[in-house]
Parts: sequence; C-alpha cells; structure tokens
Amino acid sequence: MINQTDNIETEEKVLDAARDIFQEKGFSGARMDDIAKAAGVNKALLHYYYRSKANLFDRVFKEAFSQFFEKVMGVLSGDLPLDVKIYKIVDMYSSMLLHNKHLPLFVLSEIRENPDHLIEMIKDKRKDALNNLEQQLQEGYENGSIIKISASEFFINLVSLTVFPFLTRPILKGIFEQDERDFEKMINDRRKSVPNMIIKMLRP
Amino acid sequence: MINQTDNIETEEKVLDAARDIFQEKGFSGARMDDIAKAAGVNKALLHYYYRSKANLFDRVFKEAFSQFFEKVMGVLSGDLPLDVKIYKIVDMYSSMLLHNKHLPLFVLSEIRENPDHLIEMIKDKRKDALNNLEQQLQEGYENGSIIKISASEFFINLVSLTVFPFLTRPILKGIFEQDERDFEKMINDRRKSVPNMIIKMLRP
DNA sequence: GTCTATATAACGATAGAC
DNA sequence: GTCTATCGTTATATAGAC
Repeated sequence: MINQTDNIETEEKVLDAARDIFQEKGFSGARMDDIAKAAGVNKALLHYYYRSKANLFDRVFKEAFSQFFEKVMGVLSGDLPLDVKIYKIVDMYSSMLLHNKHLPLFVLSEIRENPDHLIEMIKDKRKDALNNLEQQLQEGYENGSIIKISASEFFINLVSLTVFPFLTRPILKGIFEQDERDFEKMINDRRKSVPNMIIKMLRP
Repeated sequence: MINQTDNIETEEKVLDAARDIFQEKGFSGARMDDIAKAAGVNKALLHYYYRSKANLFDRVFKEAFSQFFEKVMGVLSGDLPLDVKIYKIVDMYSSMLLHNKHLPLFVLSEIRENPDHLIEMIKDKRKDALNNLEQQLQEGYENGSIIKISASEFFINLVSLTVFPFLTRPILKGIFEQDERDFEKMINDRRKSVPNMIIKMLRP
C-alpha cells in the first residue's frame, strides 16, 4: 500500500489539512508549510499532488461553495409546501454550520477575489429554484394566505437570520458573554424561532 | 509646510490608502507596495510614519471596529422608544455601509486573528446598552405590547437583517442579477421593511 | 520629510536522492 | 511516493543620500 502506487490516503490527508487551514486563514493568510505540517507530511508533497497553492485552494473553495449553496437551491426547487421549505433550510444550515464553523465567512470573504467565475457555478440551479419560489409566493399571495413579497427579499431574510449568527460568533462571545454551549443552544433554539418569525412576517 | 516638520498631509494620505487596501484585501492580502502606490508616496515612508505593517493595520482595524459598533451601542443605550431605536439602527447601518462597502466583511473576517483583545474595546459600552435594552423589552412584555424576547435574540435578528445583505452583495449579483442600482434600491427599501418586520415579529 | 538602494526574511516551488 | 536541500521571488523593513 505504501510507495510504488499513488497513495490515496496521503492525497486525502493533504486535502483535509488544506481545507482546515484555508477555511480558517483564507488564501493569502494560509501557508503551504502549515498545511503540510497539519497533514503530517512534507511540503514538497503538496506540490506533488496538487501542483500549486492556487490549484489546491481552488479544490477547497469550489467544494465549500457548492456545499454552501447547492443543498439550499435543491430544497427551493422542490415541490414542498412553503413552510416546510422554510423549516428545512433553517435546519440544514444550522446543522451544516455547527459542524463547519468557518464555512460561511470563508466563502463570503474569498468570493471577492473571483467574483466573476463563481456565477457560472450557480447559474443552472439558480433559475429553477427562483422560478419555483417566485411562483409559490405568488400563489400564496393570490390565495390571500401571505403578503406580497419578492423571491429575493424572502430569500435574503431567511438566509440572513439563519447564517448571520455564525459570522458574528466571536463577537457574540464578547457582547453577550456566550460560551460554546450557549452559542449552540441559541442556534438550536433558532431552528424553531427563525421559521416562526419568517412565517409570522409573511402573514397578511 | 513641506519638509523640516512632520507632514501631516502625507501621514493622512498614507492612512487613507491603508484603509482602502486593508479593507479590500485584508491584512495578509494587502501589500505595503500597493498602499504606498495608492497614497502616491514611497514605500519607505509608510515605515517612517507607522513603523510596521502590523502597526498600520492596527490603526485601521481599531477605527473600523469602533465605527461598526459604537454608534449602535450608543443608540441602544439612549432612552428613545423601542420602535424609534429600531428605525435608527437600521437607518444608520444602511447609510454607513452604503458608503463603506467593505467594512462589515473586513471587521468580521479579521476578527478571528485577534479574537481576544477586541473584547476590551466593547466591554464598557456593552453593559449600558444591554441593560437598557433588556429593561425596555421586559417593560414591553409586561405591558402586553410585545412578546417575551431576550436582548441578545432581539439584537441578533435586527442586525442580521440589516447587515447580512452587504456581506452577500457579490452573490446577490449572481443569483438575482442585481446590478449596483438594484442593490442600492433594495437597501433603501429595507430601511422601512426591516423595521416593519422586526416590529411585526415582536407583536404578541 | 522623502527618496533610492539594499538587507533580511518568508514563502512557493523545483531538483534530486532514496 | 516521500524526503532533504535549495532556488527564485516577493515582501517587509532598514540605511543612507538628498
């Protein structure tokens, strides 16, 4: 298993380490040395498997980006009732981000660098999800069951309330003296309170 | 005015340039060369006035951080009615961030580096603002005019809905095909819609 | 106070032995 | 496939002339 053939285990160890370091420090803050050390291998191996820092970063970023978006778009595209979609999205993000604390800040802060070609990555799924959501909101409005609201406004409100607390976590620690457990409790409470807020907000 | 005595104009030009570059690229992404070029002076001057990159960065960061927090804390500490406070905070943030697009992402992403000593910077104002807000929410609850809600929950919801759109600006461009004017229009609409949402949410 | 030139260190990347 | 040693660049920082 060692030598003579590509060592997949090593290749993965490197990728795992790269994910950790890049997501915590960003592209320009991360050091190839640190990634190598975290992976428990030599620096030269990173280049052997991934050729360059930019290349390795790209792998990590694309993965993080799709993790951050594709599931949500999937839920929005489906044909579940609106309130179920709301609960699902809040729940999904809460679980995902509790286990991957640096993800949202990483994605958002690295996006400035390549603001263009990321659009390609969502363009397909985007249309489906939005058309579907827009129609659903329109129907609800014509039913008289909800107020008139655009898909973008609805989407932004929902994601803001769900994701923002993760971005401000170190600050919340300072302002409200939240420790780790307090924070988790708050997030778990918000799995119910955020959907309730959104639904209340939609009521005519 | 030139030579012989400290040239305050130059010192400020450097600080202005540093603010621009640091806020756009972050500490490790920023280059002293770029700052010098943006200030229209030689690289050696940056060290003459500010000694080191870390030192210059510190100036910029502290300023940005207090800009991001102190005003809000001031409003919360005052004795305005709750709904007025809500409108004021949303309005303040919207105006500030429309003119300083990189501020929130800059503050949030650089905070990981020094998560500790920033707590010092808010500790004083924090207590006043929170006690005041907590009492106000408690009174409203006893009046029967609003639901029971903690100060932290209230605060997070308010700031999330106000600030988050600025963090996702390049993405909104991709998902909703928003151009610059669309974005500004959306933010200006939210000066009313966000307070309305928050108030609606508070209703029993 | 401002510049040019240069020292010094850090980092990404490659060569070559095993 | 993995390591050590090293090259080449780029960045921060300083020395010294004006």
